[in-house]
Amino acid sequence: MRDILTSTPIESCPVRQILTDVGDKWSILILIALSGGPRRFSALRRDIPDISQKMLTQTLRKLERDGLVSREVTPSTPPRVDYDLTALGASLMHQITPLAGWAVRHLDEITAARRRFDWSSTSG
Amino acid sequence: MRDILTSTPIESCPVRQILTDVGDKWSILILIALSGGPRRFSALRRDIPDISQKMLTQTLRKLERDGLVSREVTPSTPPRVDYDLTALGASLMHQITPLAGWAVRHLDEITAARRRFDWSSTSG
DNA sequence: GAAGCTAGGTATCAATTACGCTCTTGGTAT
DNA sequence: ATACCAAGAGCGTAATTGATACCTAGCTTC
Repeated sequence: MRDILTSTPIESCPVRQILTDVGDKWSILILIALSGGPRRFSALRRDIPDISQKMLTQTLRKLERDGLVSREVTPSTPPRVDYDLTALGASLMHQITPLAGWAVRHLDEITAARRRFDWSSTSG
Repeated sequence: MRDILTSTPIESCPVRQILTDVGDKWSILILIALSGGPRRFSALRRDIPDISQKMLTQTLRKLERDGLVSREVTPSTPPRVDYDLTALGASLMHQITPLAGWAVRHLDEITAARRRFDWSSTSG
């Protein structure tokens, strides 16, 4: 595993690429929403109430560019745009799911560690 | 899976928390480096040549705060600081490893998708 | 005894991204 | 008039990262 560090230039470390890519504020939330099946733009806004219109558009574009999400426009009035996971996106989500399980199981530990750390820096 | 979106406030989605946490520029590189065993500060700098001293310190502090990395100071002269994965950090890396495998297998596809996307926006 | 080395870290400043808010577009239906 | 649906533009702020200089404590060297 560590040979990733020396054998490849830092920039192209594959794990880092996908983690920084999907590690922004909204990407996984969108991918999770789409795991339930194809959704329209406005449905995604309802699924993720805190996201702004701009960030939803922007993040969807990025995921589309990466080939993780497909975008199908129906030029009706009002316009209709359906988003869905591609096969690649679905296969990524199969990797994310166990990670999500780990996160759910261990988030308490991380939170506790943070409290310990913050407490001992303040008063110790 | 999608019930994460509605059942929990956005802020506390566990998957998002760890992905945004570990999704910054340097965290995984450090975690990968430490999977090879405990390392001193200066050894980590050599492992990850592009990282600045500031970012290495800063990221290590964050990982320590999260309970993923341990930090042991030997107050000699010159001082000596050893970093290592905690049990929690090691268990996280067991989840990251399969994701890393996926990344290695599919990065070409993502790169190709990006090229297609960029090409069709330019000339199509 | 002043200068410089070491390993780890801090402080400061600048540049770059990321993100959010608000306004605009364009046909249609209420 | 007003709202809908998807999206783009412009502007401002917050967060992230990088460059540089400085600090600590003992040790060597001139």
